Amino acid sequence: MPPTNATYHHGDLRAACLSSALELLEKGGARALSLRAVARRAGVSPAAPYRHYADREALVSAVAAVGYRELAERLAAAHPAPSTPEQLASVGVAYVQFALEQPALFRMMFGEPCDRDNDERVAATAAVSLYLREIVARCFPHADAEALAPAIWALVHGLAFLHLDGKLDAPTPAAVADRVTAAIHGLLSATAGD
Amino acid sequence: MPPTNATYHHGDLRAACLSSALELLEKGGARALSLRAVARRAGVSPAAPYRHYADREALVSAVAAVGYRELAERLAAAHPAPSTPEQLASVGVAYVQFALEQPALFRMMFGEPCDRDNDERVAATAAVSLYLREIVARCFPHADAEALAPAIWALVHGLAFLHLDGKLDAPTPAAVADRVTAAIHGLLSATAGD
DNA sequence: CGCTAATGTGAGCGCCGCTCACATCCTAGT
DNA sequence: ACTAGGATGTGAGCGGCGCTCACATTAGCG
Repeated sequence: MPPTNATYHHGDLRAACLSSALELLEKGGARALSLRAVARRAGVSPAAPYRHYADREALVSAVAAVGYRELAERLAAAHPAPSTPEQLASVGVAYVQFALEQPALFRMMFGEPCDRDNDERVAATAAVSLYLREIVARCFPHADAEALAPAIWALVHGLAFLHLDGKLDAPTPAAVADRVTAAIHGLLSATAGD
Repeated sequence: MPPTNATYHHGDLRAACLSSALELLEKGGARALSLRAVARRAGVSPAAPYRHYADREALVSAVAAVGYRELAERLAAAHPAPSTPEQLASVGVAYVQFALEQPALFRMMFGEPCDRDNDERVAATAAVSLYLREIVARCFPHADAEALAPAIWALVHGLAFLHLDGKLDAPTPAAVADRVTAAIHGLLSATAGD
């Protein structure tokens, strides 16, 4: 752990900003994530974070990257190496659950137009994408993974967002899970018979 | 047209704010949509818009409602009364095209957490939802429209967002359309055989 | 030990959301 | 026709924000 002594220099302000940002985001939504608030929370002057993040968007990208890592962990936790449609569906459910449990983070990962392509962020996105394609290829060796993987991602992603926005009535998390499972199975049985 | 005379009173500031907001949104993205900028563009003092919109979010909701109406028109224009999977797919393509052509507006419609449920906005959402369900029921009389419609919406919605965020490589609009069509057909043939 | 680059400070600019007291105008009721 | 009152726009102002810059402090390296 970096020394949090009360020296002039903070020790590891970069990491402190990142964790403060995550806390602020969870507590108050995207609008509460300001560089000034982060600085305040880290006990540092308003200009200090600019030594570590070029601007607000850079911080947001870093936060999003953390979100991608967390999402990847969640998916892996749902099933380490899915190889059947049922297992793949459980991964899809985990995706939607992640979105519902961390709405602000999920929105930050996808909601804002990523103008400047932060390297870290691009890499994280690519990782998720490849991971998905790999799973699909394993679950449906006879299908065109190149085409099927994006479709499944889109289906799950859309379910996540629509539930997040309250466009789909989801009385309980279990109902959400059922809907996700049903939708995935529907799509999959089609391509499997292809 | 309301008289745009140079009187003390504007005439129809409410509508002027709304159209200014749409212009600002198209030109500079969500971040450029500020009540002050809207007031400036309407040639009015910064506090004037507050007579017509309680706060920024109220304006955003009004903008989103306009977006929903435009989207509904686009879907209807794609096919007035789709009754086959192909026709439904063309509606899905129109949905994604709308998102790609008006990214900022689309994000405004879905991207921000709708805390207070603006009536206008809720109604517009419900309209889209019902419209979709109706179409699905007509295209697939033997399927469970209650379950299928959300799945299709989610699939198309997810494709729209992922393309918007550049998560899916979409070299040309035609490629996007192909992907959307293929994905919808896949999902549909599954439920049709059900 | 001293020099340099890295890091944090304080002040400040312009923009924003929002509020309030006040000015102006429209209109309905007499 | 006249006036009271509600609706609408103004101007000033508060606090917060992103961002920049000159300056202070420090750590680490020769």
